[in-house]
Amino acid sequence: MVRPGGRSARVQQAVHTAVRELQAEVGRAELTIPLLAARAGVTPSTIYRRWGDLQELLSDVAVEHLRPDTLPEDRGRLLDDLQSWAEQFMEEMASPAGRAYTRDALLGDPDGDNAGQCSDYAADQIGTMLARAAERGEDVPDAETVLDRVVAPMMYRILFRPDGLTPAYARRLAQEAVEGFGAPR
Amino acid sequence: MVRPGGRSARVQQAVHTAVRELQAEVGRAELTIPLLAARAGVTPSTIYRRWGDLQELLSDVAVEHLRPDTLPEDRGRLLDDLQSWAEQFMEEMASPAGRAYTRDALLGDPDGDNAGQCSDYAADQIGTMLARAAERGEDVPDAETVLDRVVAPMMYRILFRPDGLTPAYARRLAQEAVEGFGAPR
DNA sequence: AGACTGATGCAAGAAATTTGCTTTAAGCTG
DNA sequence: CAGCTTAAAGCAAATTTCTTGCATCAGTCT
Repeated sequence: MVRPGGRSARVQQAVHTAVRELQAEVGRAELTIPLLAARAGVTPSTIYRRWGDLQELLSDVAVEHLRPDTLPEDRGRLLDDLQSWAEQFMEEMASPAGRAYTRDALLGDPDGDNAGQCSDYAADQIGTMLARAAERGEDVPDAETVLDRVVAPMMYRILFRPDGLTPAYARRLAQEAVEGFGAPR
Repeated sequence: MVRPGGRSARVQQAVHTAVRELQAEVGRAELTIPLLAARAGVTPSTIYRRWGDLQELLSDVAVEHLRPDTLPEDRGRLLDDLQSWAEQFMEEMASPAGRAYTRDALLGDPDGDNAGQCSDYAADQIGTMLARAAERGEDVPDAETVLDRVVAPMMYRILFRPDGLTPAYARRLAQEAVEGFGAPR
């Protein structure tokens, strides 16, 4: 039986907090489970049993970091909303911290749940913008299309090709997703 | 000084071979550095010193696995080449083994060199197809565009959303990359 | 209130990782 | 080709991390 309340929840929170604090204090390379356990006031074996290993724990924490904390801005037109959102999204995800969280989230995630969660976050944000635009009467692509044309290219480059990520690139992707793009130049 | 020949090279090969063999025999979950060292006829400390940890070693081996072993087929028309290539690429990368290699390659790769290598493999394959098509006189997009429109969506879905990867999806992406796609439906 | 159950604490044992020192062998020099 | 130099490998001891069985604790249910 899952016991969301009570001691388990307190332990989970203490451990997550310890991860965040120690990540900031000593850096991720120095993180070890015994160290985290000491900070969290918990026995190492508790962490081993609940999370298995450091990667899975870091993955859980990373997903929390990657959860968007605000709704996308409403600028009155889908293109503007999406361009602005893409630019900000890219800036966050391409930063050293963003890359680290993304990698961690993917890393310790045997069944892909955490990665799926990240994608859902983006899909939700996009869905919000599309719904607004549809209400305004704009022609809108579907969310999957925006994922393919905007999010996927950015994430691919962040993960596989560290260079060439400019705000202009994000804006171009957003524009192509909204307006379509023609035959090859 | 780098010493590509001689003992270092033999050790590297022995270790890589041991990784491949043991990965097949006992599965990745059971892989440990002492185990690999024993199989490779090498001291554990050698592996620790050269690779640092298991992830970096697996990352190196994964990149080898991901290197394409054949040139893309020539079907006489870019669209056909690209569709067929995308379909096969997706099948390989979305398979359990392909996913595992991709994750490993990203995982133990602090500076992104290995991930960049993977992307270069795809870019080379695409470049070959585009060059052929250009020679035939076809209008061709550039390789970056194909990466954005074909490879990135596939890899994003493989990493972040395990479902919905069908051959038809790969073909559609290839088609849209070549023929462009219009305004939102 | 009391029984039940899953999670945590504790501690001992096993396994892995680190590290200082020695030895080996590839590449260079004369 | 013999001798020198040096990066890399071997070895072993010390350290740290990980695993595991058992006892205890604290929610949850009746």
